[in-house]
Amino acid sequence: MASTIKEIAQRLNLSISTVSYALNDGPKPVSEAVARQVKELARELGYRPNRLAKSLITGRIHTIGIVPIAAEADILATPSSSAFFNGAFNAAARLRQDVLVFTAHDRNKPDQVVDDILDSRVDGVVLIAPRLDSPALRQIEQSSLPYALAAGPEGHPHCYHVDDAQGARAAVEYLISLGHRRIAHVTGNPALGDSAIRRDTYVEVMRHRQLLVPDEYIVIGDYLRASGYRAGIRFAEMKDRPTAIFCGNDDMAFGVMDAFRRAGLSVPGHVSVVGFDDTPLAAHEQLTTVRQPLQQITGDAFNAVVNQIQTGDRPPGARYPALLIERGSTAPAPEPPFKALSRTARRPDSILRNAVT
Amino acid sequence: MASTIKEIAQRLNLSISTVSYALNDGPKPVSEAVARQVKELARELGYRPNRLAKSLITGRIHTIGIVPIAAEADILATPSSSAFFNGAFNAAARLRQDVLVFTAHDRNKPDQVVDDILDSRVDGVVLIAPRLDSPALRQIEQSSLPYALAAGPEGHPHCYHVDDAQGARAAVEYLISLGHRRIAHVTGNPALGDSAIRRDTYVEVMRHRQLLVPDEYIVIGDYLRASGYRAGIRFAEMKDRPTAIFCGNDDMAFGVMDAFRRAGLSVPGHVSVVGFDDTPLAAHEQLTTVRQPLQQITGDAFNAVVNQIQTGDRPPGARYPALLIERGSTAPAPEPPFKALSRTARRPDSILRNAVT
DNA sequence: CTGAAAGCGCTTACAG
DNA sequence: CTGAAAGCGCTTACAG
Repeated sequence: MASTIKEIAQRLNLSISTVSYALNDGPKPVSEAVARQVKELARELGYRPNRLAKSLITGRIHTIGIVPIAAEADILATPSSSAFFNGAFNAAARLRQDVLVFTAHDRNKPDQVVDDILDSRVDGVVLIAPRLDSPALRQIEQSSLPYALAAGPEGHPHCYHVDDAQGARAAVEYLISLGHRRIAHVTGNPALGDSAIRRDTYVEVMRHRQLLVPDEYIVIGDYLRASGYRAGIRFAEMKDRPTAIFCGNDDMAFGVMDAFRRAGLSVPGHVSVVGFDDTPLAAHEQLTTVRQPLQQITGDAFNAVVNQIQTGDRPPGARYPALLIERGSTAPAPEPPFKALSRTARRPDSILRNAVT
Repeated sequence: MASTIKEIAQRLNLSISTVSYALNDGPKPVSEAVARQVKELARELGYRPNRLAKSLITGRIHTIGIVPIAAEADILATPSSSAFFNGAFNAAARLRQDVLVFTAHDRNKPDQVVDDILDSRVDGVVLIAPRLDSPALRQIEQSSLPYALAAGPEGHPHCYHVDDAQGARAAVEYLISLGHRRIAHVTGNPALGDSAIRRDTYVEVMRHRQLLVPDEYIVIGDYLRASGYRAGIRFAEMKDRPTAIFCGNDDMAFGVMDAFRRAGLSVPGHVSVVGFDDTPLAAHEQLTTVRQPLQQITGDAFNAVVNQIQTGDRPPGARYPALLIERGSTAPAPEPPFKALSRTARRPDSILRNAVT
């Protein structure tokens, strides 16, 4: 079907080496006349070099894999995941790399994903939000494939991520500084690495401030708006209804707000809500949230992987500061039960007030 | 670095053919004992078959390309593009295909993209919203690579797309039925195929109803919210300010609404606004809009390409009906100038009123 | 400047 | 059941 250098060589009575040299302008010199002849015939025949064959020899295919390791479907379901992917795509375009998205995640055969990744079709990979205990991560670490983590958890040397602990702490401390004591939390998808840190930090800060964390105050979500809505319904119906909710991301925060409002409760009148990410809708909905530089994180991870391929230097990883953006979804607690305590709580260091964007 | 069947063969004193047969359970039989031996050593060595080498022979690589043909950056900038990609990714996961996203679009070398696509790293491609006059499309048509268009324009046999003309007509007729006569339009990115049809249909309906379309009533946007905002500012300042705006997509409609509101004009009090797509935010913002099944369109296109690879049947294409969703951003015209005319205008056939989702 | 040859890592007829 | 050989489409030392 498609023509090959062999065909060109035969038609021109040349060797395939000469054709290859002519087509690639090297590495050996070729006479002007022959080069012209070869290139012309190649164009006529609609010749396209087979990159597979070339890559088999060179060992490079100029393609980086992106692996949403925990996702089973709808990997672009949330604005934040779209932003993560977009950051990687932009970096790819700048570096003239293509992106192979590994979508086939079979829960029953986790090894299959890794087989897929390590079968030489990519020069490196960016893993999105893996857990440190993920078997896939371990296998990739053991391979020689260049990789970096994006939006993964603390504590991995090649990870690019927001300071989840700092961000979560800022959110919870901020709520405490407003006088809230009954503060609940909706977690993200527990299969994702960042989710656990935000939850653990929430628990830690609460304990440290000697505030109670009843089991029912931690509801497991999945980063989707609907899970926030379900959590909000549960919170709204509690006897000891929380006066503030720290949500693992913005989408769930929107769901929580929907649920409370539908229950006839006002935000922030009856309940304060804080999100995480600062997606575009957050400004629009006046959601107080923790901002992270979504696009930059995956972009930097992508660049670092390509850099390792070129220079051998392993991705140094990076931690990006989180910034609490104060908007209209939070307000002082309805009735601060312990004024003394609420005075002692420090306000977090960096707060951006009434941010429009 | 990575081990090969050659290495396994040498260590076990077998031929590479036998190793291959053992590893693949065929196509030739191998004795139980040998098979076990081979598989065990393969596991020990961490052997991974090189898919490039295999694909070079089989001609299949189980990967489909996605080409956002007109995009130069931020290919996931809008909710609708995220939905398009998500639909393709979901289809890929179901069919166990990987997805290669072609991000490297050099405006100066449009042919490079095609070279990239046709160099045998994908078994087929889905082109997102190409124009029919795009040179890249022509080259792909001339190649033997299976392909389909998604969200492309009318009139291509392998295209999966909403009925843009019907959708645009529904939007404009609806505004006319509300008594509007000064109706303006913000186009999408002119490099995208769907954009031109929506604009042409707007012009056609206006002409047919004998309504004027001054040049200034058509503002060229790019599907991004900011371009809608800029268009909105221009409209708001016009002497003959339009009383209704039909926007090429939802994001630009939000921008238009922002601009009008910032100018102290109310939506829908002073101006009615209609979008296109029905992205999640539309319900939230009470935007009247034209719904299209974003995820299904790319999903079906993807399935059709894979089907062609397997059966040889070319993608039959499909046109999906558009549905006007009536919400709060539209209202009767402030002062219908020609009552007679506004009575004659029919309301479009299918309208879904006050849709929540 | 040109060519014959080896090889990238596999698959698969063709022999035994 | 096992092996020697050809070949997928290229690149690149090695000779001339």
